[in-house]
Amino acid sequence: MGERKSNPAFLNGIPEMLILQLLSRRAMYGYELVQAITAASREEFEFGEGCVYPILHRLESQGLLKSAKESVSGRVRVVYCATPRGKAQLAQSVGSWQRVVTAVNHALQGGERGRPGLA
Amino acid sequence: MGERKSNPAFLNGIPEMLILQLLSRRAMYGYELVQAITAASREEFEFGEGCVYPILHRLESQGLLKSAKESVSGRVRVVYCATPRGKAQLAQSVGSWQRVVTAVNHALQGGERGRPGLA
DNA sequence: TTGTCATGCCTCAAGCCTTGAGGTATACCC
DNA sequence: GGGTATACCTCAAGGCTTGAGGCATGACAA
Repeated sequence: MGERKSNPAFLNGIPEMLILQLLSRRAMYGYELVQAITAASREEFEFGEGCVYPILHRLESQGLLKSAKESVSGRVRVVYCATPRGKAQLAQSVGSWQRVVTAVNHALQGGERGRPGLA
Repeated sequence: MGERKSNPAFLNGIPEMLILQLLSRRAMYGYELVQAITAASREEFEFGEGCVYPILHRLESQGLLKSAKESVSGRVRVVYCATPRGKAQLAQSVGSWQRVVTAVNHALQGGERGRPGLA
């Protein structure tokens, strides 16, 4: 879809889902997540920190993530992992993602049956 | 992703792509499109007129659609169909959609290889 | 010592999109 | 006359990613 500066096509909600997915497997901190998402998507996605951090904060305030401070060589990291509710939410997101993919594929291929000549 | 009132997850840019797809096959008017999208997606999507009409106007002003007035039983309809540039744009959109689907599926399944222990 | 780079956290304005409700007008039927 | 379906349109609200920016530490070279 051309070069949209913001609100890029098809990416709405993807960061949140991938964050929940990665943090369901193991704990990570924000800066690490930013790069893990890039790696996990084979460089297709490159969500910046300005995208990731707000999502982490929101998900934690919703009880879908929990955090812990970790000191590594004098530096403080905030490590997040998914709560049971977070994993449940992930399952829901994946489900609705798959329904969207199915519906789009269907509309893109045949589509439009069931109403022979609406006009 | 819960019950978001606006900007629903995963739907960003989908209406535009489906509109281009349907209008690449045959000409339609706005009111008809609203229902054709619902049908083509097996009731998964139900984009309202407040979503469809602005997209039609924008795509026409971008030269991706062209319109013609049609009189049917005393009523005026504005019928749209895709221009060659519109079809090219559709091909692009479908391509980037498929890349997104591939990347998400990859990240959702295995993901995260290629960096064994970033921490 | 100074400079620079990577790490690590964070915030903010801008820009775009869908939603949902609302408004107008004609045609048809009872 | 009233109700419904058709057909067009507009608008505020809410939500999301982008891209840039700000802080602070540690390591490493010049």
